Amino acid sequence: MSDEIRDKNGLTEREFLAAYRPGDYARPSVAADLVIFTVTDEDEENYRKLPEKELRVLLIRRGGHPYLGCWALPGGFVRPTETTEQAARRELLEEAGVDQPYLEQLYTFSQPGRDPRMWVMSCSYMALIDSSKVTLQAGDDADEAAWFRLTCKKRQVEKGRERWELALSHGDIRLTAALEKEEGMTLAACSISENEGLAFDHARIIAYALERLRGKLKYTDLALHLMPEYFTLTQLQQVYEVVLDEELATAAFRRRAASMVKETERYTQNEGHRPSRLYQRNGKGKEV
Amino acid sequence: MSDEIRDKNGLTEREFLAAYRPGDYARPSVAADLVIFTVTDEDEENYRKLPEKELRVLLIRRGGHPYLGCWALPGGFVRPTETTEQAARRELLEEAGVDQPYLEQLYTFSQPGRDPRMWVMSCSYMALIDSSKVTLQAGDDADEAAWFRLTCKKRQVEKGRERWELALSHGDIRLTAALEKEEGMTLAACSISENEGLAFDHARIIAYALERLRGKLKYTDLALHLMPEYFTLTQLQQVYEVVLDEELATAAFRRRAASMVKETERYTQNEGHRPSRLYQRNGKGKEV
DNA sequence: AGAATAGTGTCTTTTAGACACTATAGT
DNA sequence: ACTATAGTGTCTAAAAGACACTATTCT
Repeated sequence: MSDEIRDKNGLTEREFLAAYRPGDYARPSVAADLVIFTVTDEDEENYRKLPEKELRVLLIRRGGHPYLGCWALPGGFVRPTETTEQAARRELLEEAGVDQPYLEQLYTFSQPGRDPRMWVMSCSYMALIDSSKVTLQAGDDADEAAWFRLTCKKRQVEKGRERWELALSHGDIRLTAALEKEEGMTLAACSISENEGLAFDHARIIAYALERLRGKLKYTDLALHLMPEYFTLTQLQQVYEVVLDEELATAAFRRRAASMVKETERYTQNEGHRPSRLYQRNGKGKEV
Repeated sequence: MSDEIRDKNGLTEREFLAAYRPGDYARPSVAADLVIFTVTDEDEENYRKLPEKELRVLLIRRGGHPYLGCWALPGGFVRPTETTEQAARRELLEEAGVDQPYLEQLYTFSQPGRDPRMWVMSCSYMALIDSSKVTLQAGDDADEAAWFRLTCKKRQVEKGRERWELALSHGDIRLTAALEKEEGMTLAACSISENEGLAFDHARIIAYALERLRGKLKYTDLALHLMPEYFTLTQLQQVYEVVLDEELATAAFRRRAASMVKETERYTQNEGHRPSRLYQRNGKGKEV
C-alpha cells in the first residue's frame, strides 16, 4: 500500500528499509525484572489454630559485583526476538519453575546510574503465584534463592511528604529500606533514602509492586491468583488482610467475595473445628 | 562499604567496575511516546447554548519512511543521561510547548517488529493539559501537527473477546483502527486487526491511554488537570462525560466533585443565562 | 462440654441514583 | 415573560460497616 509512496529522496518504503542502517548512538540494555508474590502459611504451626499467613517475595543473592552479596529481584535481559513479557515469563520459569502465573507489567525504571556498570532500564513485572507452587521450587538452582517475608508501612506524613519503610526477612537475614515521596505520588517515583542489603533500586520496584497489588485488590479479583485451586473464604480473607496489612470485617468481606468465587460441594476436614466450604476461582473477573 | 568485599576473581567492586566492559549483544532503542490529551470546545459555536466538548489527542504527520504520511504520536529517543520521563517532558515541550503537564508513565510496548527499521521499544506516557494551552501551540513547528478528536467504543463481546473501534478525526482526515482483546485483559495487550492512517502500533497505545484515563477518572481527581485555572462544575462534568463517553447525573456528580475542587467567589458573566460559580483545583488529590 | 472456627441475620450508616423543584442573568 | 442553564432538596435503592447470634466438627 504505502509501497507506492516515495519520500523526499525518491525512495519507496521497501527501498528505504533495505537501505536503512541504524545510527550508532547509545542504546540501553533492557532487563525484565520480576516481583513474584505469594502468600504462604507461617512455618510455626500450632494446635488446631488457623496458621498465620504472610506475604512473600522471591529474591536471589548476587554472586558477583556489583552489589555482591546483596539480594536482587529475579530478572534478565530482553532479547531482540521477544517482548519484555516473554522475557519475564522465561525468567519466571527458570527462577521459580512457574509456567502459568498471573503476570502484569508494572513500570519501566530508567534512572541513569541505577546500574553502575552501564545503562540499563528495568521493565518490571508483578507475578502472582499460589502457595501450593512455592515449596518445591525454592533454591532449586545453583543461585541462592529465597522467599522473603515482606512488609511495607507508611510511617510519617509531614509537610506533604511520606516516608515508607520496607522490610524483607528470611530466617536471620533482614533487608530494609526507607523510601520518600510526595503525598499523592506513586511509589514508582519515590527516592530511596536508606537501603540495607537490596541490590540496585529494587527496593523501589518492590514497594511499587506492592502499592499496585494493594490498589488492585480493592477493585479486581486479582487475589484469586494467590489462591490454590480450592480454598475457603476465610483463607481468601486472610490473603486480603496480609496483603493490605489491615483487618477486614468478615460479613462484609463474604458479601463482596461471593461474586468472584464459585461455590463447590467440598469441605475442609479434620481441622479440629467446624468444616469450611471450599470455593474455586470464578474464571472471569476484571483484571484491568 | 561493599568495596571491602572481593568476588570470585578477587576483585573489589571498584576494581570490577573499572575493568567492566559491556558485552556486544543487541540492545533496543527506547523511545518515549506521548499521548497528550486535552478537552476543547467544538469549533461551531451556537447562540447562547453551551458549547459541546470533545476529547483530543495530538498527532504528528510523518514526513519520512516508514509509515510516510501516516500520523504518529509525538515522541523521541531516550538519551543515556536522562530518564524516560525526562525524555517525555522534553518532547512535550518541543512538540506542544507545554512545560508543567500532568505526566504519567503508561506501558512499555516491546513487540519485536513494531518498528520495521530496527528494534525499538516504546515507553509510553500520558499527558493531560488544559484547553487554554492548546490553541497557541498547534502547528508551531515545521512538522505537521494537529489535534485529533478521539472516540473509542467497545463494539462486540462474543465468546469472551471484545472488539474496540478507535477513531481519530481532524477536519477531513479520519484515522481508524479496530482492536481485539480478551475480556478482562487490558487494551495494552490487544491485537490490532485493522488500522488506517496511524503509524506503528500507535493505535494500541492511544487505546490503552484512554482506557487508563477512563479508569482513573473514577477514583482520582485526574480530570482537574484537563481544566483551566477557573472552571464551573458543569464544565468539569462535561469533561467527565466526554472522556467516559456517557452521561452523568448532575446532582450526584456535584456531590462527588465537591471534595476535589475549591470554591471561589467568581462567577461566569454574559452567558445569556444564570451565571455559574467558578471553582479551582484543590491541589492535593490522590493521583495513584 | 468446650474449643475453635464457619457462617448468617439484622441494624445502622454511607453512598449513589433519580428526579422534581427553585434560582437567576440576559434577551 | 421567556430561554437556558445553575444549583438544591428529597426520596429511594444499594452498598458498606458493625456486631450479635447461630452452627458444626473435633477433642
